[in-house]
Amino acid sequence: MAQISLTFPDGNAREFDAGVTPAEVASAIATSLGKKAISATVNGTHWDLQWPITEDASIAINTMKDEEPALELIRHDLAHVMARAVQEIWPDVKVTIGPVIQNGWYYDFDREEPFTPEDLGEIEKKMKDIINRRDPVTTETWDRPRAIAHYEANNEPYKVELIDAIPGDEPLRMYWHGHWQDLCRGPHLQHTGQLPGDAFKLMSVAGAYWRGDSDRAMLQRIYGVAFRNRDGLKAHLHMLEQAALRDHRKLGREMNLFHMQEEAPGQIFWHPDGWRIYTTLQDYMRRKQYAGGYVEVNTPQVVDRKLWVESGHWDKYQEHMFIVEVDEEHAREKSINALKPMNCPCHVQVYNQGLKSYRDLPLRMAEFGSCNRYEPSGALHGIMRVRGFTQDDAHIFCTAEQIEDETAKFIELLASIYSDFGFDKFDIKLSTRPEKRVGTEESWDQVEAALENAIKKTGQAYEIDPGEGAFYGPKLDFKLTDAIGRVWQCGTFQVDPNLPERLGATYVGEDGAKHRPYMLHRATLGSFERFIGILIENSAGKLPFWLAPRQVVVASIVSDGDDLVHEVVGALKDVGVWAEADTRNEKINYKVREHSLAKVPVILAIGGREVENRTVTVRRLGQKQTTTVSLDEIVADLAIEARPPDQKQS
RNA sequence: GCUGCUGUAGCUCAGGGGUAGAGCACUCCCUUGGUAAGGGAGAGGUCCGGAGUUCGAAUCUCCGCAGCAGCACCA
Repeated sequence: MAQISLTFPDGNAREFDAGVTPAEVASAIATSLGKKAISATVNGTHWDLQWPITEDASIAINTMKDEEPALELIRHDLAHVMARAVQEIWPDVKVTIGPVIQNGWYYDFDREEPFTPEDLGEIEKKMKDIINRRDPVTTETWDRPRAIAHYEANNEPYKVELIDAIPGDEPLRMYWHGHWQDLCRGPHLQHTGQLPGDAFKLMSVAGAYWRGDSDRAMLQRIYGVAFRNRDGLKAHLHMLEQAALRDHRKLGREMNLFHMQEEAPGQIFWHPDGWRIYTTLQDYMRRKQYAGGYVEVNTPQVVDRKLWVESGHWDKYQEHMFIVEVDEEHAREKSINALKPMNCPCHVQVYNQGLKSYRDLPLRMAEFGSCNRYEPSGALHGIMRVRGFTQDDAHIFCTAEQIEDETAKFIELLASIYSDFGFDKFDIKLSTRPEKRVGTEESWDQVEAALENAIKKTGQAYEIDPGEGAFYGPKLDFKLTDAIGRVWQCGTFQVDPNLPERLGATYVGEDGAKHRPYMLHRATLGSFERFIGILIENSAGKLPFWLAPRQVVVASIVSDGDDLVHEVVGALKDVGVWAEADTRNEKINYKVREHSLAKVPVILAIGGREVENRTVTVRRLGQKQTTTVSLDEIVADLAIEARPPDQKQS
């Protein structure tokens, strides 16, 4: 038999018969390694212990100590074990697919009866049972007709469909966990006993469309999470609890920021404390945009259908628009309008008033544009995904030559804004020309190059997403990462020659002829509503002082302090700090607890000693120790602290 | 929009075919207390909406509405 040479991670090589399996290699090294082995990495590919190796290769034997392959195998094998458990309990359930996902796996089933939470417990028990059986995992390669015949005989139509979708030249691999069989690419563990029976949990069951297609059957998906050991699972569950504590819907209620109700689904009733965040944010954005060379406009909410037909929205976007029909008394027919879902067509109307010269470009037109979109009910989520919202929108009208410069300017503005909120790092995605597109290859070349050069000029990291651009132009997406590692797409930048064309925007060039401007759609925060939701979750409600809806509570310890409390509140208000008096008949312990839970960043306490010395005792949120300072000093300090980041120096 | 679950006091939740429950919050009284809950009393509900079953429905059934999770959607 031919010999092959396998090279180990330490650089040593050893000869084996061609066709040797990693299981045999591991056992040849040490019997104990043969037992501990879970998989191999062969030439960088994750390799089942049973797959033969036929050529010279590099090889590493993986054990549970190797985190990445271990988690992959645990989650993947658990998906199979779960499917097996389900079919052992309910033999008529049809299996489909069950991939590994972040932190765990899911498996989709076709079953008439819905799975209940109690069922999950039962499945989990059965899974532990299967793990305890230490069933061997074995594999075989089948030819197509045999596999299809097998699944047809077993009434598993989804598997047949999956086989049809696998490219013809790929071998079909079958895996057995004990007697239970599944079509699977692998790799897998040696036996079910290698699975950590105490480090997984079935989390939830939910509907999911077969092959992600909403026109096809709705299956039942069971989600599970798994780790290498019990501590990993515990840490994950703890993390989920922490994330739930940050939920902006919960904090919004607790902090009395806003509410929503049945009569206006997907729309927000802002309470005073929430609206203060909103207006502070909007004031800040207005200053940043003004400094960035933007002009601000405001355009109508209710606009006649005619404009939406011209812009193309009536055709493509109608199902997402709120349509308003008005029966005017003397009109021959009803007037049909729509609430604007976007601002761009209105901005072109402003642009089109009067003749524009090339000297007017670039024209950066901003609007805090109040938009309404009829989002599908299932998409609504707190204040993050709503039907009524306000974008920090702007459209830059410019020439082709100006695109690169305008892109770079925008990225710089965006970076400066994000860093003011503590998001120092963000990712840029450049989406390029899709299959179906309009415009010449040259213009795509030019515009894509302009965007890429602009990003390079700013030195920001980026990646390219080929084919994901709009049909008329490429775009940039900006994603920031929050305090607990979640990624949010907020900023966007899109090159559009199409809408100026449709709505007839022109400018007079140096040559005296009319030309078509480009339109750059751009937003930094996305929508104020969603961005506030992100800020709340990012900070767990403890917003930075300048954005905190309640900045200072001045609390009396004894009623003899009440007069000074009111004096301090007045002094703070005079310098622009939001201060409230708490002279209620309660003990200081009670007041401190209540305002701390309400996430008020600064509590100033005033008792007999403070009255005597005209001082206040300062307690900061999250700190136990207090300091006593003079009234003048604290007012001056907090006045500076309350300034928005763009007004810090000066 | 689809699948499943949920809807009881301002909030968090228990209950469950026969007059509606708790804790916190709220109001009043006592208490002037030094940094995360001082004591007492009181008020508060169309049990999401509608229809049905029943002598009787908050409870069971059906139809809506809204919320939650996931999927699909986010031109």
